[in-house]
Amino acid sequence: MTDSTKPTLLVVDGHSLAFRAFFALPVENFSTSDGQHTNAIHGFLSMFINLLRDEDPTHVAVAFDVSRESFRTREYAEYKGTRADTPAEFKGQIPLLQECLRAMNVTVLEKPDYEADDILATLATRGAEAGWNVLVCSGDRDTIQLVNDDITLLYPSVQGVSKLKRYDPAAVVEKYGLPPEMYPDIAALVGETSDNLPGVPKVGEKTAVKWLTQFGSLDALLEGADSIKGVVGGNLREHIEDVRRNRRLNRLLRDVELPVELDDLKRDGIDAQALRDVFARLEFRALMSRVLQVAGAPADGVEAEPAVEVPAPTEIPAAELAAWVDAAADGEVGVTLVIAGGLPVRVGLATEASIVEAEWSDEVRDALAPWLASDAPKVLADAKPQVKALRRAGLDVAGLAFDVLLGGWLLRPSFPDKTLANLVDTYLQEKLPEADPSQLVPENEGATPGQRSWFTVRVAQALRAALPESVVPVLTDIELPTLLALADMELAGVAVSHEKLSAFSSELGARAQQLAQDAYATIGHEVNLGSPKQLQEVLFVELDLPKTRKTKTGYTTDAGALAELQEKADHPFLGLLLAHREATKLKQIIDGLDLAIGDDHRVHTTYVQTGSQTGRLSSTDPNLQNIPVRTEESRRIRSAFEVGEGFDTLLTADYSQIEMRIMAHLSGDPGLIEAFNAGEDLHRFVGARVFGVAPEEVTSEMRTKVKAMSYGLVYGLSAFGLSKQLRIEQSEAKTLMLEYFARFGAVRDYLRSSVEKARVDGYTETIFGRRRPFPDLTSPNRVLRENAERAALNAPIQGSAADIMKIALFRVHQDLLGLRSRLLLQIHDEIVVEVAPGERDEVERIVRERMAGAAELTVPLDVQIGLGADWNQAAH
DNA sequence: TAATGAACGTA
DNA sequence: CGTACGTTCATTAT
Repeated sequence: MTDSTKPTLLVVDGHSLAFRAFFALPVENFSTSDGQHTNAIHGFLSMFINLLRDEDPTHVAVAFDVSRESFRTREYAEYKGTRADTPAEFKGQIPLLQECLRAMNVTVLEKPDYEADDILATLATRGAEAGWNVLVCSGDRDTIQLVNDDITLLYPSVQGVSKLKRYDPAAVVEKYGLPPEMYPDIAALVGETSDNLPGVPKVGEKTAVKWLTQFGSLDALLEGADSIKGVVGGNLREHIEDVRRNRRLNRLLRDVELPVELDDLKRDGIDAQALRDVFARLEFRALMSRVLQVAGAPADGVEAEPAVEVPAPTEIPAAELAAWVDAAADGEVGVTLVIAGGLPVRVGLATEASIVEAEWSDEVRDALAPWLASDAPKVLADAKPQVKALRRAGLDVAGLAFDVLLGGWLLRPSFPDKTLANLVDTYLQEKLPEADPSQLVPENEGATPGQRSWFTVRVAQALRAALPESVVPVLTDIELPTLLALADMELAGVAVSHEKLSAFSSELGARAQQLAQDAYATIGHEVNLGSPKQLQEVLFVELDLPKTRKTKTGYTTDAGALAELQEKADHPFLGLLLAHREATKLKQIIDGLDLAIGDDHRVHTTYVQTGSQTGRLSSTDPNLQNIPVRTEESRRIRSAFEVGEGFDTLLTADYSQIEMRIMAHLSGDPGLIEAFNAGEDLHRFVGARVFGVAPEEVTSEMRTKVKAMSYGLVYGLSAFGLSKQLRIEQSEAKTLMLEYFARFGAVRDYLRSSVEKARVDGYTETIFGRRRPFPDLTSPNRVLRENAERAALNAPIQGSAADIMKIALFRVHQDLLGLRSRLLLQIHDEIVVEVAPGERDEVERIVRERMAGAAELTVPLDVQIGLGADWNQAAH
């Protein structure tokens, strides 16, 4: 037992214990909803918490291996060479485990070139020298050599990680028949399969112990090796060098230089907020209370999980509202509106300490108006619809300090935290009271708007603590201002001509019908041309055409495959089918759009600000970001988007080649930078370099090729994909890529290193600090991993472009506030503005300046502007 | 009725 | 075997 008057130092081998947990716990029970495995983390922490509870150490450290390479592998390259690669599912958990430990204020140590056990040995030795009790917890047998009167080893038993066997000197002697310091001698003779250290053949523990006891030491044994008879004696003499090497390698270093002193390892309170956050991400629900029980007083003074009582809201008279928000002026105020018919009907405000609510009225509106328009900080959950309601009520909104939906999305862009209830669950581990939807008159009403505000304020605090420092400005300086612009854009809508649409629709309808009849005639019967299943029957059974690429349910009938079929074995049905598809597709888009035209003759889309993983917006209801443009005919749809009454013209402005410019900036490639600064046609310039000709000698064919190559780069295109797209041989595609990279090598270097960095960090980052996690980059599943690699390649580029456009968008919005002209649409790299009479020049200047000046890159941002009475005309 | 997959529109 | 989205229709599962 440990002497309770002395300090107790606990040092743990994080790697070996987490690894054991990894295999002990079924992974299917320990994964988050977005697929992150957590079994090693959970198992380790569970054991670690028990250890803290049972041993109550005063000082703690956990050590990890940095990689498999160490001074040992340099001495003996085969060291641990037989070990299978560490499973990626395990590796990916280590940084998260370390994050948990740091949140528990536990010192985490690792040192390149050394193994965790060397760190343990060093600390244990120092602890013992200081006269402390030392506990070493490791799953590596080599640590037995550390055991002495002051140092006890806790070794996980085979049954599981949670059971630890104590080894003091007596226990070691009992088990091995020799004192702890001689254990490495046994191991050197026997060898260690798991470390790929072969020992003396036919020599097991028994023989080793017998010899060592007989000779007294390993050195004496090796000197007297000649005296040992029989086969084993010969084996020993033959493998004497192996034994010496084993002994060198299994000796733990006790004097590794470490960045900490013993005193630094003193146990401190935990950072409950940080721990809560990381546990929330890992979806650990039960561990938090166990940690709090053993943690002592938390560092941030938060008491251990009281059952949360939701405070009751107070109904407040309109006359007192101004005073209430004034009193709350120092801190953030949560705001929740109940909206009906697009207008506020009730409002609930909350700080952490106080909740008030009021029915909406003119008095309430007037009381809140100055505060809403002020910089006083406001926190909301899903602010955009609420801002829209306030705008409809004639109010200005400023001082948006946090939107928890946006915050949650920035932290985890892939996670579907789409409601306040989700966020309360994830970040507070509490439940937002919700009305039971199965009851007509629910027993429990669910949270009132004031209570929702109260939860919102608290979620915002949790999120703010969880968001990396560098991500916070993305929220405050990009997303929140963008939100205000989007609210006004959605309110404005865009004028769409029902007449133009319906005329076009009828035309297409008639054509589609005719095409269908013609198609039926070629095969002798009717068939649902919209049914891939029936089409397969026709194409591959009746007509017996060559099989196409497989899908989950059969063979594809997509446009590309049908076009290929036409080349191989043309049948009149194919052309008619393709034409029919085109006509019905256009008609479908037109009819959908027509249906979305409101009483004001305008279409109001909804921009989903959390709708992408890269930082882009998405547009729904209807989606105005995928209105056809490619074919001459399809552009007739764009002609139906018109300038509204009382306005002068539409203005479109788009960034040309913004992604390639970002690529030039991020890679610093001198050739690419020169291409943009030269100001001439990019693809011509690049083509000239790649094909080694003068720019004016670049043929359109060459230009097409390098253009496809350039754009493909941004998506992680392969030689295979490039060959497919350009309809050239794979070998030619490969040559093209090689030539390209020979001239623009920095681009390739950048792409490689950016994926590599993402693998190490676990996430990618845009120029402005927006992050996107990529757990699959370390997946052993090749498909998953390579998909992640391409996405990780693209994310910083697409994301940076999205950031730049957002910055331009809200700045244009702000600059237009004094004018009548207004922003209508954003289509990723393009915006559409409705220009009021007399404001044309001013608006053009603002748009150009704000878009070109949204970011300072090493290459200029080029902005193309067009004007016209409809969207199609404005595009030129 | 809800969920899924194929297909296809955009940047 | 090229990223990021949303919508529609047919089909399948419940």
